[in-house]
Amino acid sequence: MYWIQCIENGPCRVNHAAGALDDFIYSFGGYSHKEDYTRVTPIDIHIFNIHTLKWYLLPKPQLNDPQYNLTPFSRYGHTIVVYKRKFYLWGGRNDHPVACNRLFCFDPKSCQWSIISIVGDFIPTPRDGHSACLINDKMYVFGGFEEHTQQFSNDLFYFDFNKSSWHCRHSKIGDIIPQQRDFHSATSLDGQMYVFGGRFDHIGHQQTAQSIYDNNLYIFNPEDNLWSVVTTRGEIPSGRRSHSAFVHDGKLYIFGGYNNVVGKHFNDLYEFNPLTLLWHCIKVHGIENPVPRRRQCCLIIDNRMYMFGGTSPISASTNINYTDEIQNTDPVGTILYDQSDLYVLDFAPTLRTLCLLFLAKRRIKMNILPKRFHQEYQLFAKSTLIRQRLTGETNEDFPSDDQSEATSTSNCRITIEYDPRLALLIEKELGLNDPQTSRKNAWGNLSYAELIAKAIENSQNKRLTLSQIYSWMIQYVPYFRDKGDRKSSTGWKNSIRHNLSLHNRFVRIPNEIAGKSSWWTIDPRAKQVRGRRRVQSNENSTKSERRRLTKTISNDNSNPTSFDYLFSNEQIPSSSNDIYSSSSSTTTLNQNQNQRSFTSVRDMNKNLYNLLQNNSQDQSYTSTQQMPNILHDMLKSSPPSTSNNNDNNFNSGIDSTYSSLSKSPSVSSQSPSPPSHTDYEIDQMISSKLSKQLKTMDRSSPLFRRMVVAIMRHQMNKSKPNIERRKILSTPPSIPSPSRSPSTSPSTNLLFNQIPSSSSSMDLQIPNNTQEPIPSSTFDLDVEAILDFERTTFGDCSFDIHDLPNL
DNA sequence: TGGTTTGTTTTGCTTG
DNA sequence: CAAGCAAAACAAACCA
Repeated sequence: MYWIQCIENGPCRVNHAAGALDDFIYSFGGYSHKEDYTRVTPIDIHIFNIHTLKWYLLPKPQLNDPQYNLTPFSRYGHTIVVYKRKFYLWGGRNDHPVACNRLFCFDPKSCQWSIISIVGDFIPTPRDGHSACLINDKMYVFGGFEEHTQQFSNDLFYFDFNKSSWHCRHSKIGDIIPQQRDFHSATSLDGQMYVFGGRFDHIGHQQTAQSIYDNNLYIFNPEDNLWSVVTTRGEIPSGRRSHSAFVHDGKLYIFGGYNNVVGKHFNDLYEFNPLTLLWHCIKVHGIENPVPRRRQCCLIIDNRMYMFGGTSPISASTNINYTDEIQNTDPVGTILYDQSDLYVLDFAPTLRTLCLLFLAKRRIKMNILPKRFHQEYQLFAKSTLIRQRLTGETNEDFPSDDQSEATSTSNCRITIEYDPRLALLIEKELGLNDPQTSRKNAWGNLSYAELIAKAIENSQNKRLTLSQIYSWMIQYVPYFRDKGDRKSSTGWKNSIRHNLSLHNRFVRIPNEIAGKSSWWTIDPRAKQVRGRRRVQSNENSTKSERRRLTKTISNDNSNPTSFDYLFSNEQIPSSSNDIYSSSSSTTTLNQNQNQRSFTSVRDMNKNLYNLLQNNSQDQSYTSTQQMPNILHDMLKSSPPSTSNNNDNNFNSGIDSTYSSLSKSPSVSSQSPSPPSHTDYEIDQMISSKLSKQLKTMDRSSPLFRRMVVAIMRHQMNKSKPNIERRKILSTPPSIPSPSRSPSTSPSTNLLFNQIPSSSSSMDLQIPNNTQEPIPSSTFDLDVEAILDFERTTFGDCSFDIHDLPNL
C-alpha cells in the first residue's frame, strides 16, 4: 500500500462530508476557521477530478435563484450518502440556524438541489456528528449529538428510499446497543453496519468534560435487526473519534482521528478483516505520510483512497510555517490548523505507478519519455513533490514553476473567475477523464479549430480577441496551462492564429476601439468545424477500431509486449489466479481498454505459462545465451541487505546484459545489418523472467525495487525515440529520411534502426481476430547508444536506490 | 526605433 | 485526397 500523491491548495475543509461518483469526488460543506458560520449561506460543493487532480468550486445559487431555497445552508458534522447516482445530505449544524434534520438531494447531473418530501410523521431529531451508511436501499443513521436535548444519542434510524419514509429501530430486550456517542464511524460491509470509535461520556448521554473512548467494533445486522460486539484480535486500534472509515476489497479500514484522553491525533491506518476478525496496522510506503489529523474525509474510487481536509495539531509538523493558519484552538488548548491537502493511497499500485513514484521521488527529469507518458509523469511528479517542497527539500531537477502558478490558474488552486462546469465539460470532451485511451492530440480529442470555436461560443458576446482566446486556452485546456510563457507558447499560439486565418468560419471584425486588436467571431452560415476525422478512441466500430489499434501499436513505439502490460495500469498479478481474473476485474475501463489490456495480459499469461510448464522458449534465443543466464543470476541474487554489492551486481547485470548484446555485430549505426535480437525479443526475455519473479514477490522487498528499476530503465530506453521512430516508419527503408525538422537530432536517431521484420508478427494479433494484417515493424536496439544516453542522462552512479526509503 | 503582437500565407508531414 | 498539426516567412499594427 502506497501513499502516491499529495495535492496541495485544495479546499480548506474540516468536518465536511463527501461522496464519490465516477471519477469525481464531491465534497459538501465543512468549516474552516477563516470563514464566518453565523450567516446563512448556501452550502459549498467542491468537485475533485481524480485524473486532472484539480478541484472545482461550483457556483452558489444567488438570492433570486429558485435554487436558493432548495440548497442546504452551509454546515458541518453532516453526512452524505450516495444512492442511485445522487447525493443525499442529512443532519449537520451551523453556528446560527444550528442543527437541521431535512433530507436534501443533490443531483450531480443537473447540479441542482432538491428537498426530499417525507412520507409519514416521523423524522429524526436534528443532530450532528452522527453517522450514515447505505444498506440495501436504506440509509442507516446512528448516534450523533442531539441539538434539542444537547445530549449524545445512540438512536438508530433508517430512511427507506423506496418508501421515502423515516423509521426508527426499536430496541429489544437483551440488546447490546453501543453507548451514546458522536463522531464515530459507521461503514456498510457485507450488508451490515460496522460502527467503530466515537466519543461518549462517562455519564452516558450527557456531555461533561470526561470523555470516554472505546475501541470496540459493533455490528448491526439489518436482517435480524440485532446489534453485536465483535471480539477482535490482532493490532487493535486505540479508541478515537473523528476518524475515517472505509471499505476496500471486503475489508474495513480506519484512518486518523483523535483521542483527547491521551491527547493524540493519529495518522495511522488499520485494516480489519471480517473473516478472520483480525485488526492489522498497515505500514504504508510511498511518499511521506500525511500528518496526523481528524475530521477529514476518506473516499474509495477503484483501487485508490482519497483522503482530504481535516484539522491537525500544530506540533505535528514543525518544519512548516503555519503562522497564517493558527487561529483555531481546541478546548484542550491544542493549536490546530486546517488542512487543504489531498492524499492518494494506492491499494494495489501497478508497476507503472511504482515507476512513476520512484522517478518522482528521485526527481529525475523525464522529458525523454514519449509525450503521453511525460505528461502523466509531470502531473504525478508535481503532486508528489509539493510535500517535499513544503518540508524544506530543494528541488533542482524540477525547476519551480511557481511563477506560472501564481500568474495563471495553477494545477490545484481553485479559480472562481471561470466556469468550472464549462471546464468539466471541456475536459470531458477532450477525453481527459479517461487517461488510458489514446488522444488525438497532446491536449485531447479536440482540434485547434474546435477549441477556438468553443472559446468563442462560450464567451458572453460570442466574440473574443486573439489574446482572450489565448487566455481561454490556458484556463480551460489543462495541456496549455503551464505553457503560457513566451518560449513554450510560440508554437500553439502560432497554430491558433493559423487556424483563425485559415478557416473562413472564423470572421474577424475590427474592434470598435481604435488600436485594439480585432474581435474574432464565428460565422454561423459557414460550414461547421467538422467533427473529428480520426476515429475516436471510444468508438466501437470494429473495423475502424482495429485500424486505430493497429496504428497505435505500430506507432506507439512498440509491439504489444509484456512490457506494455507492465507499464499499463493493470494490477500486478499476485497469484496465478489473479492473472487470469485481472482482465475482467477492471470494471471501470471501457471496452477498448479491456481489449488492449487483455492483449497484454494474454502475453503475460503466455510467458508465465511457458515458464511454469518448463516449456521454455529460451530455445529460440540460443544465439545469445548470456542474456537469459545473466538475468537468471540477477534475479536469483538474494535480496538484501544493506550492502551495496547486490545493487552493483544488479546494475552490472543489466549493463552486461546490454553489453553482451552490444557485442552483436549488428549494432553499428552506420551500416545496419540484420540483428540477432529484436527489441521485441529482448522484451520477451526480460519480461518473462521478471514476470515470474513478480508473481511471488513482496512488493516492499529490495529485490522487487530493483526489478522496478530494471523495468523502468528498460522502458525508458525503449520508449525514447517515439517521434523519431514515427518518422522513420513512414519513410521507405531504402530512402534516407530527409528531415528538415531541426528537432530530429541525429543522436536519437542512432538508437533505433529499422529492420525488415516478419519475425515477431505472430504475437501481434489482436483478439477478436482481425482480418487486416497488422503492419509489424520492429527495431533493433543500438545498445551503445542507449548506454551512452543513459550515462549522459543519469551519470555513472545512477539508481542507487538504497538511499530511498520505502520504495 | 526596435521589439512585440496580430494576421496571412505557404509548406511539410501524418493520418484516415 | 482532405483535414489538421507544426513550423516558418513575412508584413502591418502596436507599443514602450
